[in-house]
Amino acid sequence: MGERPALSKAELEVARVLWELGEATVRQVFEAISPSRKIDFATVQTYMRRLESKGYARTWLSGRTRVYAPSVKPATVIRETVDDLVERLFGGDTLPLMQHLIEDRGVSSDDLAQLRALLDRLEEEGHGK
Amino acid sequence: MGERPALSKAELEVARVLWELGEATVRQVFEAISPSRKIDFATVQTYMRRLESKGYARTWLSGRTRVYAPSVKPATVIRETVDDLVERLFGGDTLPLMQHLIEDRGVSSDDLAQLRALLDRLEEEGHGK
DNA sequence: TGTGTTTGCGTACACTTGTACGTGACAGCT
DNA sequence: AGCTGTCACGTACAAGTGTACGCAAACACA
Repeated sequence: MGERPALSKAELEVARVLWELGEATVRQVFEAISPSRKIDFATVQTYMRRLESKGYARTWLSGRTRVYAPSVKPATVIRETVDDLVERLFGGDTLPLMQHLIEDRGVSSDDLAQLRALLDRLEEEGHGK
Repeated sequence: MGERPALSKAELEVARVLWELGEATVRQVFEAISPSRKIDFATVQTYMRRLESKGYARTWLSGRTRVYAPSVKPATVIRETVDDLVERLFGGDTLPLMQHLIEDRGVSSDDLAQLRALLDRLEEEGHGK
């Protein structure tokens, strides 16, 4: 099954951009990242090669340019990553993390509304599980 | 001014236990961890030495046994760690993370209530910020 | 007092990660 | 045809990480 090696922090960042773009060349990812972060083109290239070798992306040559596309859904990676963090940092308990998110980082009123809606939905559709 | 090097995953786990115990010897931490995780005493010892050298713990000898205590508050480390993750994995947007936590991991009805309370409180005490 | 047990401490070591350079091939402009 | 910039790809390499061994000192108790 999913026995991919985990992604490192830097690789995660690249993966996120790749999900966003859906399909991209190194340059496209590089340009999406570089405004906010000083990083070399070749470094991004390495990260993307690693994404592929770890099984998180497919890739092919289009002409003489290599194109990458994610081969694992964000939700999956997010689950694996966050679960691991929650485990180690909170002993498996998610509530403190949510508290931190809600209290220590500003939640916009928009977000508040969204959250409420989410909770309502959850509560409704069966206390089951 | 906290320019400590970040903690690695394994170190985070040890740090969490140390926060829980408040003050502990290697053995105590080892015993708190080992039921759930196959790990060597010496390994835990190394992690704790690293916690200290990275500036996350103070330590002293009590008799011939070394005692460790956290020197950075959990909230601080949590903030730094989670912020970094949110940045890389969600481009800084917290809402998707909360959605994941609420939807993809079971939230107990207890937790639901707690969350609601939290939201209420937030909404009340000034939309400010 | 001899013997196994626990600890501190130094050391080790392969693997991962962050970060990048160099080279040779191709592409497009002049 | 020649230069200039861009890629893919191989390679590099120090620092960080996970995991532990080995030894000597101190203990516990038979």
